Amino acid sequence: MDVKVSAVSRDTITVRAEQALRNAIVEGRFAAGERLVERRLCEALQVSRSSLREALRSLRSEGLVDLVPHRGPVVARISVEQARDLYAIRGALEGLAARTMAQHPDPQALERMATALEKMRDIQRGAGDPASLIPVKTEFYRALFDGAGNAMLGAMMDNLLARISVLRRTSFSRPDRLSESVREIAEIVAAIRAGDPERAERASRLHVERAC
Amino acid sequence: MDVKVSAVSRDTITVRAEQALRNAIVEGRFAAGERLVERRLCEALQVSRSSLREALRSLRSEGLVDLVPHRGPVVARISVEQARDLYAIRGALEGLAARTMAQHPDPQALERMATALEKMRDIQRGAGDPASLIPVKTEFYRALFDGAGNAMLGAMMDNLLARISVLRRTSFSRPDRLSESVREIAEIVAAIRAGDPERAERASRLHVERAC
DNA sequence: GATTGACAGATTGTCAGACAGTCTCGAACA
DNA sequence: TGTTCGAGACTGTCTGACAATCTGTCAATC
Repeated sequence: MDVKVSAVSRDTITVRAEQALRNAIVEGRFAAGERLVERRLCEALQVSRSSLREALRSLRSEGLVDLVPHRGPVVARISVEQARDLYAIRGALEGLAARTMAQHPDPQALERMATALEKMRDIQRGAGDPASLIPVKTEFYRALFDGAGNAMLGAMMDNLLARISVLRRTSFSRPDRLSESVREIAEIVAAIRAGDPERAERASRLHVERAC
Repeated sequence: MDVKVSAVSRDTITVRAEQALRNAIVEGRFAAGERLVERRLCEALQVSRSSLREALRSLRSEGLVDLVPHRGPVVARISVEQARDLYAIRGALEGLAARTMAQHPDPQALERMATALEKMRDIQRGAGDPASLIPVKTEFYRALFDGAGNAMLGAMMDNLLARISVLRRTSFSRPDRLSESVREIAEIVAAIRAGDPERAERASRLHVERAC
């Protein structure tokens, strides 16, 4: 069990444990469905059971772990139906973000999106580090939600993406998605730049639908 | 196999504390911004501090309480911007639900919605108990999300509505909204019945926008 | 052989008590 | 008026404990 809380930080121990666990799950250091025995986690994270259990409660509300009564915490596994649901929601929220941003395009956020898009293109044509794809995508979405200026939406999206990242490890993804994906994302950026909310929303939804 | 466990709640104490607190907040027994001193809550709920704190963590993730470090839990207060954000999200999700349901209208859920609508009409023309308006509305939304068949969406919506109910107590609502509201809801039902996703989504969004 | 029952071991649910760290608020002070 | 400084009030965290519950195993039973 290979998780550690970061050394120095002003956050409370519980919060750090929470972050460490979240990262571990999102990065796939635990398999979906894996049991998380409290005492073992306590040792790994060097925190008391009280703090650990508080952290687990938070993660449960985020949908990253299941807390089965009298059986303990388990890394959440997502059924096919739930995956479908998840993507439908993501489509709606991402569409909302794109639409909102298109109404008042923020040049700075737009710039960040364009940069991210360029990097994706590089990777697609083999000019960039393929491992950096995920951070680049993350940056793209973050810019989108910053541009939409809806903090709550951003938080919800972070959560959805965390769950999807767990899901993604379970399922397979077609490798040839990238070029399509880049095209779709380019369309989103173009629509926002053009200040066309309808088009931005449509492009965004289409992108999520295809990604699903 | 349709068997039930005993009527006695099998929920853990923590979960029950969580539910009790959630209800108290949603029903307005605590004011937004009110401090929730742990020891006092422990006495009120008859649970230990450990259990209480776990419950509070859950509610934090739901956005119902703020956990200010070294200051303690506070009933979440929602700023004007957050309220705007909240309604935007709600519009998108409710639109999604209406659209989804319109694609495959489930007669049973549709029936429930129609019944709820009728009750609202009664109340509007003074024939029903005005206090029952909120449960009726709740039933309407629940039917909508059941009909959409997206459990995750339903859970998110429950959460949004909980937060909105806190918000509503803070702000004022125009009393003459009801008749408009009924008209808008009727349009949603009609669109779903007609199996027209686009129209259902539009109607739904419009309704949320106006409610805001 | 499949099913049932019972038991031991492993884990969770919950509590009480303790103590240091941090925040708040008013009094004393410049 | 503005600042400093304590005293109290709470929270953050840990430890230890014990009952309730779950799981896997193994023998008894049909």
